[in-house]
This record gives sequence, C-alpha cells and structure tokens, in this order.
Amino acid sequence: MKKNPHISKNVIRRLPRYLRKLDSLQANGVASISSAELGQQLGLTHSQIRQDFSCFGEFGQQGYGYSVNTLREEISNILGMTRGFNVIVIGAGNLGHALIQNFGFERYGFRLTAAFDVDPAVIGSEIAGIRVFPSDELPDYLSRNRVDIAVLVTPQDLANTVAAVLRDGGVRAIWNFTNAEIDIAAPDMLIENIHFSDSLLTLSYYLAYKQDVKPAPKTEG
Amino acid sequence: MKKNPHISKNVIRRLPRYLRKLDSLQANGVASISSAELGQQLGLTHSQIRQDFSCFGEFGQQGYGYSVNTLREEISNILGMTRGFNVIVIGAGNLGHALIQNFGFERYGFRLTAAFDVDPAVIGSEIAGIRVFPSDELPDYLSRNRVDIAVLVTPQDLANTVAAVLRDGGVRAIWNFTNAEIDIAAPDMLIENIHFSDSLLTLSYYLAYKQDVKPAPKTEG
DNA sequence: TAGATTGTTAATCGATTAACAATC
DNA sequence: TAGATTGTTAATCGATTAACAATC
Repeated sequence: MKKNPHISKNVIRRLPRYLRKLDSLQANGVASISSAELGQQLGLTHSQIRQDFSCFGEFGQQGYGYSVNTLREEISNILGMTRGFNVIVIGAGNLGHALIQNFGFERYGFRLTAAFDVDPAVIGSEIAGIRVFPSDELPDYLSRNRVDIAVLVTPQDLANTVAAVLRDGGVRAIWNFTNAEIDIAAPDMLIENIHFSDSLLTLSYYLAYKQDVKPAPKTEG
Repeated sequence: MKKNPHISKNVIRRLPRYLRKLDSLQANGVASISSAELGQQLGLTHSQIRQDFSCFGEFGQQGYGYSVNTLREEISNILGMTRGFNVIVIGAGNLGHALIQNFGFERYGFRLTAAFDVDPAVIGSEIAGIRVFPSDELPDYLSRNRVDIAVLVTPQDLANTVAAVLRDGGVRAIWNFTNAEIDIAAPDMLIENIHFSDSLLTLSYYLAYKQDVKPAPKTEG
C-alpha cells in the first residue's frame, strides 16, 4: 500500500459509492472493469477514478482494467470493513429498531453486540437477535467490552449526556442520528452525524429553484 | 435577490448547516452576529460565509453584521421552506414510522399529508395524526392531490416499482431511504438519496486509519 | 466621526481533468 | 506484437481565502 500524504475527504466519501457499485457488478457476475466503464456507470471521469484508487495503491492491470473481486476487497479493507468493529445501539425506539433490524451491520463487517434503552417495555427483549439492556448498565457494559462505534438514536436532549458516558467508557466513535450537536469535550472520539434535515432541505432547495426557473424558459433570440 | 449564475453544490449543502446554527442562536436569544463570529462557531472562514451569502443577496449590514432573524428567514426561504411543499411517506415500517413521528416535517415548512403501506395491520391507522392508506390507493391519491416530495421507505426491492408509480402520478421529488438506485427513466424527477452505509463507512475509514496511525506516533528528531 | 464589518474583486490553493509513457 | 488501459505527471478549472474599498 502506498503512503498517503493526507487523502482528501472528497476521495473518502467516494469510496463507499465505489463499493456499492462493485457489489452490484459482482452480483451481476462482472469479473473485470476498466476505469472508463466504471466512470461511465458512476458519472465520473476515468481520470478521477484512477486518481482516487492510486491514493491507496495499484489495484489495476494495464490493458485489462480492474478485477471486480480484488478491487472490492481492497476498498472494503481500506474502509475498515475487515476489522470486525464492535457496534452498540443506544436507543431502541422506531429508528433504533429499524437500524438493528434492517441496516445489516454484518454486511459491512461490523459486529452488532448490544442495544440499550430506558423503556421497560423493550428492556430484556431481543430485536433481530440483539439483546436490549437497560441504559443503567451501559457504563458497566463498556467497562467489560470493547466498543468501537456507538449508534446514537436517543431523544435529542439525551444526546450529550449519553455521549459523555460513551466517552468515559472508551467508545471510539459515535454515529449520531440525533439532531443534537455533540459538544462535550472528547478530542479522541470520532463523530459522524446523520442530519436528515440537511438532506431533505437540499432536495427542497432544488425543487424550489426548479419551480422558479422552469416557468420562464429561455427564448432563443 | 441576486442573479445566480449557477450556485455550486458545496454552497447549497452548507445552507442547512447555517440554518441549524441560526435556529440555535435564535433559541439562545442572540439578535445579531458577524461573519467572523459565525465562522468561528461553525469552523469556517468569515470569507467563505460572506461569499456563500452573497450568492443570494445582501443580507448583512456593514459595521453591524447579520440580523439572526432576518438571515434565518432568508435562508429558510432560499431552501424552499416557505413553499408549503406537500409530502407523503411510502412505507410505514419502523423507519417510516420514525420519520412520521419524530422528524418534524412541519418544523421545516413541509406538509405531511399521508402515508401508504401494504400491511393490513397498519392500514387505516394513524401515526402522529397521519392516516395510513393502502398502497393500492396511491395512484388514485396522486391523481387527486399534488405531492411535491415522496419519502421512499419501502423494502429495497419495491423501490423502483413504487418510483414509477410516483413519477406517473406527477410527484416531483423522491427522498430515497432504500439502498436501491432509482434507475427508472424520470428526467424531471429530483432524487435525493440517504445512504446510511456511506456515512457509517466513512466513519469506519477514519477509525481504521487512526488505529493504524496512532500506534506509531511521530517522534521529533 | 471612528470603528467595525460588509460585499466583492483578486490571489491562492486544492481538486479535477487531460495527457502520456509504461506495461500487461 | 498491437491494442488497451493503467499509474502518474502536468494543465486546467473551480472553490476557498485574503484583501480592501464601500458604508453603516
């Protein structure tokens, strides 16, 4: 693997997209693909694709292209999918439930090990084979188990309180679905936010924009 | 408002972040803010903030800064929040349920009008005041009601079938939570995807990277 | 008025695209 | 071998940052 003198965020954010495409190619029995073809299918230039991959190594073969299997392996490895990261979910409401049941953590190489909630109605139950523990037991659980990623799906006002418990328990990353900004002091903890509203408002912008622009189509002079 | 000779996607994607910050400032009773202060709080340069805003007009006042209220109004307007876009949700499983119940569409100026599902157990019920109709009735519903945005939260394999129905019914945009690529022919329909896995894998990348880099901290020579 | 801060033009930086020698 | 396609270096393009006159 090549040295990486800081790889840009743009490149990183494209990797999961490559992975999805490769999965789909694999499912369709495609054995190899050129950067040109891959670019066409993804709406990217072949140059960009080769540049992106070359940040991490030399995965192709001149005159032939890339082996879909190999490339998928490499990318999944770069993305940490082969590390067996341990994941817990905090909050077993509808969204937590949906993630546990439908997201498919293991599909991406993660090990979902436990869920936590305050609601007596779900405590002790299992969701898709995952046990729901009382939130009280979270510190104790963390002291006895390595947790790499905590999925934060609690009500918004609990977010920072829970985040502090996670930090103190040595959790290394938070995947944050609450709309709260995690602003506790936690220099070593990684935080990735999913802001539903950012996504919907972006869509809404383009919709509004189109509405304004379409009614006045440019008439050629 | 200024003319906009194509505004870059980067700028658009920052707008919802500005909105969130302004909401929070408003909640804290802050009346005005300078680009310098706003930049500090968001981790952006003041230059960038002024550049971003200037794509849409002149919202500030020299020597004073920006009125939080006014700026929030302007941005919410740019984002289409004042259009009263009509929204329906297709799929009332856990995720659909969570969105209907907790997302708060009206908070962003959207009108959530109906939900659809195939499950007899939920059909006819109400979730947070929203009626769940049988999916069969979707085409009929669309023929009688203007729908701007459909939230797609069905199982993955139904995504494209449903998308075609939505397109034929005149729906203008899809907010897609299924992991499926919407690849039906629909040149006029806007599609915004939420890929949970892209987000988690990005986090996973940085976690793996940190794991590799940390064990060998640079020793000053 | 003097100080602060905008909106905008110019300079810099980084990311994308193009080109091409290396090579399968 | 000839053709195809890579990995990489150079050129271009666009986005971010800096600077500054305008002005509240």
